[in-house]
Amino acid sequence: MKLLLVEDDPLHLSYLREQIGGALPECDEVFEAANGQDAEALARRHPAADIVMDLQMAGRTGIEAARTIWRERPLTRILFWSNYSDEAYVRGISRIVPMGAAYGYVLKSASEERLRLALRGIFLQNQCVIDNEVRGLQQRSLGQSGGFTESEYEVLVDIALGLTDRAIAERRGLSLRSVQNRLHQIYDKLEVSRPEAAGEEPVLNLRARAVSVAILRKLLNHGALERAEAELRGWLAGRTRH
Amino acid sequence: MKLLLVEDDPLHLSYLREQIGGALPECDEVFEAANGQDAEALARRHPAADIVMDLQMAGRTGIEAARTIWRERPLTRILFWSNYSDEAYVRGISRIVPMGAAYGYVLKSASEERLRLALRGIFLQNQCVIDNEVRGLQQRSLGQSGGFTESEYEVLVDIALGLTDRAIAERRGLSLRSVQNRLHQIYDKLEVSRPEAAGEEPVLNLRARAVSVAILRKLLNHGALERAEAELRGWLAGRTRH
DNA sequence: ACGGCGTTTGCGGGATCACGCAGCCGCAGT
DNA sequence: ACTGCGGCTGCGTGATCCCGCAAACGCCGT
Repeated sequence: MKLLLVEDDPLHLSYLREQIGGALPECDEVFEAANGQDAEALARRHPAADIVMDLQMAGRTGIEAARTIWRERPLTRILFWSNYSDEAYVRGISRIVPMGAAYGYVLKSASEERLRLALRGIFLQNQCVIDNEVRGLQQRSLGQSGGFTESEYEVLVDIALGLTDRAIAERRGLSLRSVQNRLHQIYDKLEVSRPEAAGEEPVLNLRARAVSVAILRKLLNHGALERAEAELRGWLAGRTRH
Repeated sequence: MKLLLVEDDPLHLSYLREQIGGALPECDEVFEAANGQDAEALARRHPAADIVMDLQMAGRTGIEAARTIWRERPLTRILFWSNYSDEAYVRGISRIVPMGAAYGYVLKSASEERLRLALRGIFLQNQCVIDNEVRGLQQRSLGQSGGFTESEYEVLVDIALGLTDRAIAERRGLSLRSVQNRLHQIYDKLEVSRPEAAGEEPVLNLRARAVSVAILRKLLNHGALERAEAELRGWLAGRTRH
Protein backbone atom coordinates (compact mmCIF):
# COMPACT_ATOMS: atom_id res chain seq x y z
CA MET A 1 0.00 0.00 0.00
CA LYS A 2 1.39 3.35 -1.07
CA LEU A 3 0.60 6.69 0.45
CA LEU A 4 1.30 10.21 -0.80
CA LEU A 5 1.46 13.00 1.77
CA VAL A 6 1.00 16.57 0.57
CA GLU A 7 1.74 19.13 3.24
CA ASP A 8 3.97 22.17 3.28
CA ASP A 9 4.38 22.65 7.00
CA PRO A 10 7.23 20.42 8.24
CA LEU A 11 5.79 20.33 11.74
CA HIS A 12 2.43 19.03 10.56
CA LEU A 13 4.12 16.69 8.16
CA SER A 14 6.09 14.97 10.86
CA TYR A 15 2.99 14.62 12.99
CA LEU A 16 1.21 13.09 10.03
CA ARG A 17 4.00 10.61 9.41
CA GLU A 18 3.86 9.54 13.00
CA GLN A 19 0.09 9.05 13.03
CA ILE A 20 0.19 7.08 9.82
CA GLY A 21 2.90 4.85 11.13
CA GLY A 22 0.66 4.03 14.07
CA ALA A 23 -2.70 3.79 12.32
CA LEU A 24 -1.79 2.20 9.01
CA PRO A 25 0.85 -0.49 9.51
CA GLU A 26 -0.20 -1.98 6.14
CA CYS A 27 1.27 1.09 4.47
CA ASP A 28 4.78 0.25 3.30
CA GLU A 29 5.69 3.15 1.01
CA VAL A 30 5.31 6.85 1.78
CA PHE A 31 6.00 9.68 -0.67
CA GLU A 32 5.90 13.32 0.18
CA ALA A 33 5.20 16.57 -1.62
CA ALA A 34 5.16 20.11 -0.30
CA ASN A 35 2.86 21.72 -2.86
CA GLY A 36 0.22 21.03 -5.47
CA GLN A 37 2.64 20.86 -8.39
CA ASP A 38 4.81 18.16 -6.92
CA ALA A 39 1.74 16.32 -5.72
CA GLU A 40 0.35 16.05 -9.24
CA ALA A 41 3.66 14.85 -10.60
CA LEU A 42 4.09 12.27 -7.85
CA ALA A 43 0.51 11.06 -8.27
CA ARG A 44 1.22 10.45 -11.94
CA ARG A 45 4.32 8.43 -11.14
CA HIS A 46 2.52 6.34 -8.53
CA PRO A 47 -0.99 5.75 -9.85
CA ALA A 48 -1.97 3.36 -7.07
CA ALA A 49 -1.17 5.69 -4.21
CA ASP A 50 -3.74 7.02 -1.79
CA ILE A 51 -3.38 10.65 -0.81
CA VAL A 52 -3.48 12.72 2.34
CA MET A 53 -3.46 16.38 1.46
CA ASP A 54 -3.48 19.79 3.05
CA LEU A 55 -5.60 22.52 1.54
CA GLN A 56 -4.08 26.02 1.28
CA MET A 57 -0.44 25.63 0.38
CA ALA A 58 1.87 28.09 -1.29
CA GLY A 59 1.65 27.88 -5.06
CA ARG A 60 -0.93 25.41 -6.25
CA THR A 61 -3.74 24.80 -3.78
CA GLY A 62 -4.78 21.40 -2.54
CA ILE A 63 -8.13 21.85 -4.22
CA GLU A 64 -6.53 22.51 -7.58
CA ALA A 65 -4.21 19.56 -7.25
CA ALA A 66 -7.13 17.32 -6.28
CA ARG A 67 -9.07 18.44 -9.31
CA THR A 68 -6.38 17.54 -11.79
CA ILE A 69 -5.59 14.28 -10.01
CA TRP A 70 -9.23 13.25 -9.95
CA ARG A 71 -9.63 14.24 -13.56
CA GLU A 72 -6.89 11.82 -14.51
CA ARG A 73 -7.87 9.08 -12.08
CA PRO A 74 -11.35 9.52 -10.61
CA LEU A 75 -11.16 6.72 -8.07
CA THR A 76 -8.15 8.05 -6.22
CA ARG A 77 -8.83 8.18 -2.51
CA ILE A 78 -8.00 11.52 -0.95
CA LEU A 79 -8.14 12.60 2.65
CA PHE A 80 -8.20 16.37 3.02
CA TRP A 81 -6.58 17.49 6.24
CA SER A 82 -7.12 21.16 6.76
CA ASN A 83 -7.10 23.90 9.34
CA TYR A 84 -10.43 25.42 8.48
CA SER A 85 -14.02 24.49 7.99
CA ASP A 86 -14.82 27.51 5.83
CA GLU A 87 -17.69 27.16 3.44
CA ALA A 88 -15.44 28.37 0.67
CA TYR A 89 -13.30 25.24 0.94
CA VAL A 90 -16.14 22.81 1.49
CA ARG A 91 -17.97 24.19 -1.51
CA GLY A 92 -14.84 23.97 -3.59
CA ILE A 93 -14.35 20.32 -2.74
CA SER A 94 -17.89 19.10 -3.07
CA ARG A 95 -17.85 20.60 -6.52
CA ILE A 96 -14.95 18.52 -7.77
CA VAL A 97 -15.32 15.16 -6.05
CA PRO A 98 -16.18 12.53 -8.70
CA MET A 99 -19.04 10.14 -8.00
CA GLY A 100 -17.92 6.94 -6.41
CA ALA A 101 -14.68 8.30 -5.08
CA ALA A 102 -13.92 7.74 -1.42
CA TYR A 103 -12.67 10.85 0.26
CA GLY A 104 -12.49 12.49 3.65
CA TYR A 105 -12.25 15.84 5.33
CA VAL A 106 -10.66 16.03 8.76
CA LEU A 107 -9.78 19.18 10.63
CA LYS A 108 -6.27 19.60 11.95
CA SER A 109 -7.75 20.40 15.33
CA ALA A 110 -9.32 16.94 15.48
CA SER A 111 -8.10 14.41 18.03
CA GLU A 112 -5.59 11.75 17.12
CA GLU A 113 -8.37 9.20 17.38
CA ARG A 114 -10.47 10.96 14.78
CA LEU A 115 -7.57 11.17 12.39
CA ARG A 116 -6.74 7.47 12.80
CA LEU A 117 -10.34 6.43 12.24
CA ALA A 118 -10.51 8.52 9.11
CA LEU A 119 -7.28 7.05 7.76
CA ARG A 120 -8.48 3.48 8.26
CA GLY A 121 -12.03 4.20 7.12
CA ILE A 122 -11.05 5.79 3.85
CA PHE A 123 -8.04 3.80 2.78
CA LEU A 124 -8.97 0.36 4.09
CA GLN A 125 -12.78 0.37 4.12
CA ASN A 126 -13.31 2.70 1.18
CA GLN A 127 -15.81 4.86 3.06
CA CYS A 128 -16.26 8.61 3.17
CA VAL A 129 -15.26 10.14 6.48
CA ILE A 130 -16.15 13.74 7.09
CA ASP A 131 -15.85 15.60 10.37
CA ASN A 132 -19.25 16.75 11.39
CA GLU A 133 -18.23 20.37 11.82
CA VAL A 134 -17.66 20.19 8.10
CA ARG A 135 -20.64 17.96 7.46
CA GLY A 136 -22.92 20.59 8.96
CA LEU A 137 -21.71 23.12 6.45
CA GLN A 138 -22.10 20.69 3.61
CA GLN A 139 -25.78 20.03 4.17
CA ARG A 140 -26.54 23.61 4.92
CA SER A 141 -24.89 24.76 1.74
CA LEU A 142 -26.66 22.19 -0.43
CA GLY A 143 -29.91 22.30 1.47
CA GLN A 144 -32.40 25.09 1.67
CA SER A 145 -32.20 27.32 4.73
CA GLY A 146 -29.61 30.01 4.58
CA GLY A 147 -27.95 28.11 1.78
CA PHE A 148 -26.72 29.72 -1.38
CA THR A 149 -27.51 28.69 -4.90
CA GLU A 150 -24.51 28.12 -7.08
CA SER A 151 -25.37 31.17 -9.14
CA GLU A 152 -25.96 33.29 -6.07
CA TYR A 153 -22.57 32.26 -4.83
CA GLU A 154 -21.00 33.23 -8.12
CA VAL A 155 -22.52 36.68 -7.92
CA LEU A 156 -21.40 37.00 -4.33
CA VAL A 157 -17.86 36.24 -5.35
CA ASP A 158 -18.11 38.76 -8.18
CA ILE A 159 -19.13 41.62 -5.96
CA ALA A 160 -16.42 40.64 -3.50
CA LEU A 161 -13.94 40.94 -6.33
CA GLY A 162 -15.24 44.43 -7.00
CA LEU A 163 -17.10 44.01 -10.26
CA THR A 164 -19.90 46.36 -11.18
CA ASP A 165 -23.43 45.10 -11.75
CA ARG A 166 -22.96 45.56 -15.46
CA ALA A 167 -19.73 43.59 -15.55
CA ILE A 168 -21.31 40.77 -13.56
CA ALA A 169 -24.21 40.68 -15.99
CA GLU A 170 -21.85 40.40 -18.91
CA ARG A 171 -19.68 37.78 -17.25
CA ARG A 172 -22.52 35.54 -16.12
CA GLY A 173 -24.74 36.03 -19.13
CA LEU A 174 -27.57 37.77 -17.27
CA SER A 175 -29.40 41.01 -17.65
CA LEU A 176 -28.50 43.94 -15.47
CA ARG A 177 -31.78 43.63 -13.66
CA SER A 178 -31.32 39.96 -12.90
CA VAL A 179 -28.00 40.65 -11.31
CA GLN A 180 -29.62 43.21 -9.09
CA ASN A 181 -32.34 40.74 -8.17
CA ARG A 182 -29.73 38.23 -7.16
CA LEU A 183 -28.03 40.87 -5.12
CA HIS A 184 -31.29 41.45 -3.34
CA GLN A 185 -31.61 37.75 -2.55
CA ILE A 186 -28.06 37.74 -1.27
CA TYR A 187 -28.71 40.73 0.96
CA ASP A 188 -31.75 38.90 2.26
CA LYS A 189 -29.98 35.67 3.10
CA LEU A 190 -27.09 37.54 4.66
CA GLU A 191 -29.58 39.56 6.70
CA VAL A 192 -28.05 42.75 5.49
CA SER A 193 -31.21 44.76 5.86
CA ARG A 194 -31.49 48.36 6.65
CA PRO A 195 -32.01 48.49 10.40
CA GLU A 196 -32.97 52.16 10.24
CA ALA A 197 -36.52 53.30 10.56
CA ALA A 198 -38.04 54.88 7.47
CA GLY A 199 -36.79 58.39 6.93
CA GLU A 200 -33.53 57.68 8.69
CA GLU A 201 -30.29 57.99 6.82
CA PRO A 202 -28.82 54.59 5.92
CA VAL A 203 -25.67 53.58 7.73
CA LEU A 204 -24.65 50.66 5.57
CA ASN A 205 -23.52 50.29 2.01
CA LEU A 206 -25.28 47.04 1.22
CA ARG A 207 -22.84 45.85 -1.38
CA ALA A 208 -19.79 46.28 0.82
CA ARG A 209 -21.65 45.08 3.88
CA ALA A 210 -22.62 41.85 2.16
CA VAL A 211 -18.98 41.07 1.47
CA SER A 212 -18.13 41.83 5.07
CA VAL A 213 -20.65 39.46 6.61
CA ALA A 214 -19.87 36.83 3.99
CA ILE A 215 -16.31 36.88 5.22
CA LEU A 216 -17.32 36.94 8.87
CA ARG A 217 -19.56 33.93 8.24
CA LYS A 218 -16.74 32.21 6.39
CA LEU A 219 -18.60 31.98 3.14
CA LEU A 220 -15.57 33.64 1.64
CA ASN A 221 -11.96 33.59 2.66
CA HIS A 222 -8.58 34.68 1.45
CA GLY A 223 -7.90 31.53 -0.56
CA ALA A 224 -11.25 31.60 -2.31
CA LEU A 225 -10.70 35.22 -3.25
CA GLU A 226 -7.29 34.43 -4.67
CA ARG A 227 -8.68 31.69 -6.86
CA ALA A 228 -11.55 33.86 -8.01
CA GLU A 229 -9.15 36.70 -8.73
CA ALA A 230 -7.11 34.45 -10.99
CA GLU A 231 -10.22 33.37 -12.89
CA LEU A 232 -11.23 36.99 -13.18
CA ARG A 233 -7.94 37.95 -14.77
CA GLY A 234 -8.41 35.23 -17.33
CA TRP A 235 -11.87 36.44 -18.16
CA LEU A 236 -10.76 40.06 -18.42
CA ALA A 237 -7.97 39.08 -20.79
CA GLY A 238 -10.26 37.12 -23.08
CA ARG A 239 -12.77 39.94 -23.01
CA THR A 240 -10.69 42.96 -23.94
CA ARG A 241 -9.21 40.92 -26.78
CA HIS A 242 -12.86 40.85 -27.76
CA MET B 1 12.71 31.70 35.47
CA LYS B 2 9.01 31.27 34.76
CA LEU B 3 7.40 30.94 31.39
CA LEU B 4 3.75 31.17 30.34
CA LEU B 5 2.72 29.48 27.11
CA VAL B 6 -0.50 30.59 25.45
CA GLU B 7 -1.52 28.37 22.55
CA ASP B 8 -4.76 26.59 21.76
CA ASP B 9 -3.49 23.98 19.32
CA PRO B 10 -2.21 20.97 21.30
CA LEU B 11 0.10 19.96 18.48
CA HIS B 12 1.82 23.33 18.39
CA LEU B 13 1.86 23.47 22.15
CA SER B 14 3.78 20.23 22.48
CA TYR B 15 6.27 21.37 19.85
CA LEU B 16 6.71 24.59 21.78
CA ARG B 17 7.31 22.77 25.06
CA GLU B 18 9.94 20.65 23.39
CA GLN B 19 11.78 23.61 21.85
CA ILE B 20 11.76 25.51 25.10
CA GLY B 21 13.12 22.54 26.96
CA GLY B 22 16.04 22.49 24.55
CA ALA B 23 16.66 26.20 24.15
CA LEU B 24 15.97 27.52 27.64
CA PRO B 25 17.34 25.12 30.26
CA GLU B 26 17.29 28.03 32.75
CA CYS B 27 13.51 27.91 32.63
CA ASP B 28 12.27 25.87 35.59
CA GLU B 29 8.52 26.57 35.69
CA VAL B 30 6.13 26.42 32.75
CA PHE B 31 2.44 27.41 32.87
CA GLU B 32 0.03 26.97 30.05
CA ALA B 33 -3.15 28.65 28.84
CA ALA B 34 -5.29 27.87 25.83
CA ASN B 35 -6.91 31.26 25.32
CA GLY B 36 -6.62 34.95 26.08
CA GLN B 37 -8.82 34.86 29.18
CA ASP B 38 -6.80 32.23 30.97
CA ALA B 39 -3.59 33.91 29.86
CA GLU B 40 -4.55 37.17 31.55
CA ALA B 41 -5.53 35.40 34.74
CA LEU B 42 -2.33 33.35 34.81
CA ALA B 43 -0.21 36.42 34.08
CA ARG B 44 -1.76 38.13 37.09
CA ARG B 45 -0.95 35.18 39.33
CA HIS B 46 2.63 34.99 38.12
CA PRO B 47 3.80 38.55 37.60
CA ALA B 48 7.38 37.60 36.86
CA ALA B 49 6.62 35.20 34.03
CA ASP B 50 7.71 35.73 30.46
CA ILE B 51 5.19 34.87 27.80
CA VAL B 52 5.09 33.01 24.51
CA MET B 53 1.78 33.57 22.83
CA ASP B 54 -0.14 32.61 19.74
CA LEU B 55 -2.22 35.21 17.97
CA GLN B 56 -5.68 34.17 16.72
CA MET B 57 -7.19 31.88 19.29
CA ALA B 58 -10.81 31.12 19.93
CA GLY B 59 -12.37 33.61 22.30
CA ARG B 60 -10.00 36.37 23.31
CA THR B 61 -7.28 37.06 20.79
CA GLY B 62 -3.59 37.10 21.61
CA ILE B 63 -3.49 40.78 20.74
CA GLU B 64 -6.24 41.59 23.20
CA ALA B 65 -4.62 39.54 25.93
CA ALA B 66 -1.28 41.24 25.28
CA ARG B 67 -2.87 44.64 25.52
CA THR B 68 -4.38 44.05 28.94
CA ILE B 69 -1.24 42.33 30.21
CA TRP B 70 0.98 45.15 29.03
CA ARG B 71 -1.39 47.69 30.49
CA GLU B 72 -0.97 46.11 33.92
CA ARG B 73 2.74 45.37 33.60
CA PRO B 74 4.40 47.20 30.71
CA LEU B 75 7.78 45.48 30.94
CA THR B 76 6.45 41.96 30.44
CA ARG B 77 8.41 40.21 27.72
CA ILE B 78 6.19 38.60 25.11
CA LEU B 79 7.12 36.49 22.14
CA PHE B 80 4.34 36.31 19.55
CA TRP B 81 4.40 33.06 17.66
CA SER B 82 1.95 33.17 14.81
CA ASN B 83 1.02 31.58 11.54
CA TYR B 84 0.67 34.73 9.52
CA SER B 85 2.54 37.84 8.64
CA ASP B 86 -0.56 39.84 7.75
CA GLU B 87 -0.34 43.56 8.06
CA ALA B 88 -3.50 43.50 10.11
CA TYR B 89 -1.71 41.66 12.92
CA VAL B 90 1.55 43.53 12.69
CA ARG B 91 -0.29 46.83 12.82
CA GLY B 92 -2.31 45.65 15.77
CA ILE B 93 0.80 44.73 17.72
CA SER B 94 2.96 47.73 16.96
CA ARG B 95 0.08 49.84 18.19
CA ILE B 96 0.05 48.31 21.66
CA VAL B 97 3.66 47.54 22.47
CA PRO B 98 4.81 49.83 25.30
CA MET B 99 8.12 51.63 24.94
CA GLY B 100 10.99 49.76 26.49
CA ALA B 101 9.30 46.39 26.39
CA ALA B 102 11.21 43.53 24.84
CA TYR B 103 9.09 41.52 22.49
CA GLY B 104 9.37 39.29 19.47
CA TYR B 105 7.44 38.06 16.48
CA VAL B 106 8.38 34.80 14.83
CA LEU B 107 6.39 32.85 12.32
CA LYS B 108 5.36 29.29 12.97
CA SER B 109 6.91 28.38 9.66
CA ALA B 110 10.33 29.51 10.93
CA SER B 111 13.09 26.98 11.46
CA GLU B 112 13.80 25.55 14.90
CA GLU B 113 16.99 27.56 14.94
CA ARG B 114 15.15 30.84 14.46
CA LEU B 115 12.72 30.02 17.24
CA ARG B 116 15.52 29.09 19.64
CA LEU B 117 17.46 32.27 18.87
CA ALA B 118 14.37 34.34 19.47
CA LEU B 119 13.64 32.64 22.78
CA ARG B 120 17.15 33.26 24.07
CA GLY B 121 17.40 36.75 22.61
CA ILE B 122 14.21 38.01 24.14
CA PHE B 123 14.11 36.30 27.51
CA LEU B 124 17.81 36.19 28.36
CA GLN B 125 19.27 39.17 26.49
CA ASN B 126 16.22 41.43 26.60
CA GLN B 127 16.37 42.23 22.92
CA CYS B 128 13.65 42.53 20.33
CA VAL B 129 13.65 39.72 17.79
CA ILE B 130 11.43 40.04 14.78
CA ASP B 131 11.43 37.79 11.75
CA ASN B 132 12.30 39.85 8.76
CA GLU B 133 9.26 38.79 6.74
CA VAL B 134 7.40 40.64 9.46
CA ARG B 135 10.00 43.36 9.77
CA GLY B 136 9.52 44.22 6.13
CA LEU B 137 5.84 44.85 6.70
CA GLN B 138 6.54 46.92 9.76
CA GLN B 139 8.77 49.41 8.01
CA ARG B 140 6.60 49.57 4.97
CA SER B 141 3.53 50.27 7.04
CA LEU B 142 5.23 52.99 9.10
CA GLY B 143 7.30 54.36 6.26
CA GLN B 144 6.07 56.23 3.25
CA SER B 145 5.81 54.17 0.08
CA GLY B 146 2.65 52.14 -0.22
CA GLY B 147 2.12 52.60 3.50
CA PHE B 148 -1.15 53.59 5.05
CA THR B 149 -1.74 56.40 7.47
CA GLU B 150 -3.51 55.40 10.63
CA SER B 151 -6.57 57.39 9.56
CA GLU B 152 -6.51 55.95 6.07
CA TYR B 153 -6.42 52.52 7.59
CA GLU B 154 -9.39 53.35 9.78
CA VAL B 155 -11.40 54.43 6.77
CA LEU B 156 -10.34 51.32 4.91
CA VAL B 157 -11.64 49.18 7.73
CA ASP B 158 -14.87 51.14 7.78
CA ILE B 159 -15.63 50.58 4.13
CA ALA B 160 -14.74 46.93 4.54
CA LEU B 161 -17.32 46.75 7.30
CA GLY B 162 -19.86 48.19 4.90
CA LEU B 163 -20.39 51.69 6.25
CA THR B 164 -21.58 54.46 3.98
CA ASP B 165 -19.51 57.57 3.42
CA ARG B 166 -21.84 59.52 5.64
CA ALA B 167 -21.60 57.03 8.48
CA ILE B 168 -17.81 57.03 8.26
CA ALA B 169 -17.79 60.81 8.40
CA GLU B 170 -19.92 60.78 11.49
CA ARG B 171 -17.92 58.04 13.17
CA ARG B 172 -14.51 59.53 12.51
CA GLY B 173 -15.52 63.16 12.96
CA LEU B 174 -14.83 64.22 9.38
CA SER B 175 -16.82 65.93 6.71
CA LEU B 176 -18.40 63.87 3.98
CA ARG B 177 -16.00 65.28 1.45
CA SER B 178 -12.94 64.44 3.50
CA VAL B 179 -14.02 60.85 3.72
CA GLN B 180 -14.31 60.74 -0.04
CA ASN B 181 -10.86 62.25 -0.41
CA ARG B 182 -9.44 59.59 1.85
CA LEU B 183 -11.18 57.00 -0.24
CA HIS B 184 -9.49 58.44 -3.27
CA GLN B 185 -6.08 58.19 -1.59
CA ILE B 186 -6.85 54.61 -0.65
CA TYR B 187 -7.85 53.75 -4.20
CA ASP B 188 -4.59 55.31 -5.34
CA LYS B 189 -2.37 53.38 -2.98
CA LEU B 190 -4.19 50.16 -3.71
CA GLU B 191 -3.80 50.86 -7.43
CA VAL B 192 -7.49 50.44 -7.92
CA SER B 193 -7.68 52.75 -10.89
CA ARG B 194 -10.02 52.55 -13.77
CA PRO B 195 -8.04 50.76 -16.46
CA GLU B 196 -10.64 51.57 -19.09
CA ALA B 197 -10.06 54.20 -21.72
CA ALA B 198 -12.29 57.22 -21.52
CA GLY B 199 -15.76 56.51 -22.79
CA GLU B 200 -15.51 52.85 -21.86
CA GLU B 201 -17.89 51.40 -19.35
CA PRO B 202 -16.24 50.81 -15.97
CA VAL B 203 -15.78 47.21 -14.91
CA LEU B 204 -14.95 47.74 -11.27
CA ASN B 205 -16.82 49.09 -8.31
CA LEU B 206 -13.97 50.94 -6.65
CA ARG B 207 -15.26 50.63 -3.13
CA ALA B 208 -15.75 46.89 -3.27
CA ARG B 209 -12.59 46.45 -5.31
CA ALA B 210 -10.52 48.24 -2.71
CA VAL B 211 -11.67 45.84 -0.03
CA SER B 212 -10.87 42.91 -2.27
CA VAL B 213 -7.36 44.10 -2.99
CA ALA B 214 -6.79 44.94 0.66
CA ILE B 215 -7.64 41.39 1.60
CA LEU B 216 -5.54 39.90 -1.17
CA ARG B 217 -2.60 42.02 0.01
CA LYS B 218 -3.27 40.96 3.58
CA LEU B 219 -3.92 44.44 4.82
CA LEU B 220 -7.14 43.01 6.17
CA ASN B 221 -8.00 39.55 7.33
CA HIS B 222 -10.76 37.68 9.05
CA GLY B 223 -9.52 38.37 12.56
CA ALA B 224 -9.13 42.09 11.96
CA LEU B 225 -12.63 42.26 10.55
CA GLU B 226 -14.04 40.48 13.57
CA ARG B 227 -12.41 42.91 15.93
CA ALA B 228 -13.54 45.88 13.90
CA GLU B 229 -17.05 44.47 13.73
CA ALA B 230 -17.18 44.28 17.52
CA GLU B 231 -16.05 47.89 17.83
CA LEU B 232 -18.62 48.88 15.26
CA ARG B 233 -21.43 47.29 17.24
CA GLY B 234 -20.36 49.24 20.27
CA TRP B 235 -20.38 52.47 18.34
CA LEU B 236 -23.76 51.78 16.79
CA ALA B 237 -25.24 51.08 20.21
CA GLY B 238 -23.91 54.28 21.71
CA ARG B 239 -25.13 56.20 18.69
CA THR B 240 -28.75 55.16 18.42
CA ARG B 241 -29.09 55.76 22.14
CA HIS B 242 -27.99 59.21 21.08
C1' DA C 1 4.55 88.91 6.11
C1' DC C 2 4.64 86.51 2.16
C1' DG C 3 4.26 82.58 -0.92
C1' DG C 4 4.13 77.40 -1.20
C1' DC C 5 2.23 72.95 0.05
C1' DG C 6 -0.83 69.76 1.93
C1' DT C 7 -5.32 68.97 4.07
C1' DT C 8 -10.16 70.00 4.66
C1' DT C 9 -14.47 71.56 3.04
C1' DG C 10 -18.47 72.96 -0.15
C1' DC C 11 -20.71 72.70 -4.72
C1' DG C 12 -22.21 70.42 -8.78
C1' DG C 13 -22.73 66.98 -12.26
C1' DG C 14 -22.60 62.40 -14.15
C1' DA C 15 -22.69 57.54 -13.28
C1' DT C 16 -23.93 53.77 -10.45
C1' DC C 17 -26.73 51.47 -7.21
C1' DA C 18 -31.11 49.97 -4.65
C1' DC C 19 -35.68 48.93 -5.42
C1' DG C 20 -40.73 49.14 -6.42
C1' DC C 21 -43.77 48.22 -10.28
C1' DA C 22 -45.30 45.80 -14.23
C1' DG C 23 -45.02 42.71 -18.07
C1' DC C 24 -43.21 38.24 -20.03
C1' DC C 25 -42.11 33.39 -20.06
C1' DG C 26 -41.96 28.53 -18.60
C1' DC C 27 -43.76 25.00 -15.57
C1' DA C 28 -46.26 22.71 -12.54
C1' DG C 29 -51.34 21.27 -10.52
C1' DT C 30 -56.48 21.23 -10.67
C1' DA D 1 -56.94 25.79 -21.12
C1' DC D 2 -56.82 28.16 -16.91
C1' DT D 3 -54.43 29.46 -12.89
C1' DG D 4 -50.81 30.30 -9.70
C1' DC D 5 -45.94 30.50 -8.79
C1' DG D 6 -41.30 31.65 -9.57
C1' DG D 7 -37.66 33.56 -12.28
C1' DC D 8 -36.13 37.05 -15.80
C1' DT D 9 -36.49 41.58 -17.86
C1' DG D 10 -37.28 46.77 -18.79
C1' DC D 11 -38.49 51.34 -16.89
C1' DG D 12 -38.34 55.01 -13.58
C1' DT D 13 -37.14 57.21 -9.14
C1' DG D 14 -34.36 58.52 -5.42
C1' DA D 15 -30.22 57.94 -2.90
C1' DT D 16 -25.45 57.14 -3.02
C1' DC D 17 -21.03 57.32 -4.94
C1' DC D 18 -17.01 59.21 -7.79
C1' DC D 19 -14.63 63.12 -8.88
C1' DG D 20 -13.22 67.77 -10.80
C1' DC D 21 -13.12 72.52 -9.42
C1' DA D 22 -12.34 76.12 -6.20
C1' DA D 23 -12.00 78.36 -1.74
C1' DA D 24 -10.39 78.27 3.14
C1' DC D 25 -7.18 76.82 6.72
C1' DG D 26 -2.83 75.39 9.11
C1' DC D 27 2.13 74.75 8.79
C1' DC D 28 6.90 75.52 7.34
C1' DG D 29 10.97 77.89 5.54
C1' DT D 30 13.35 81.90 3.03
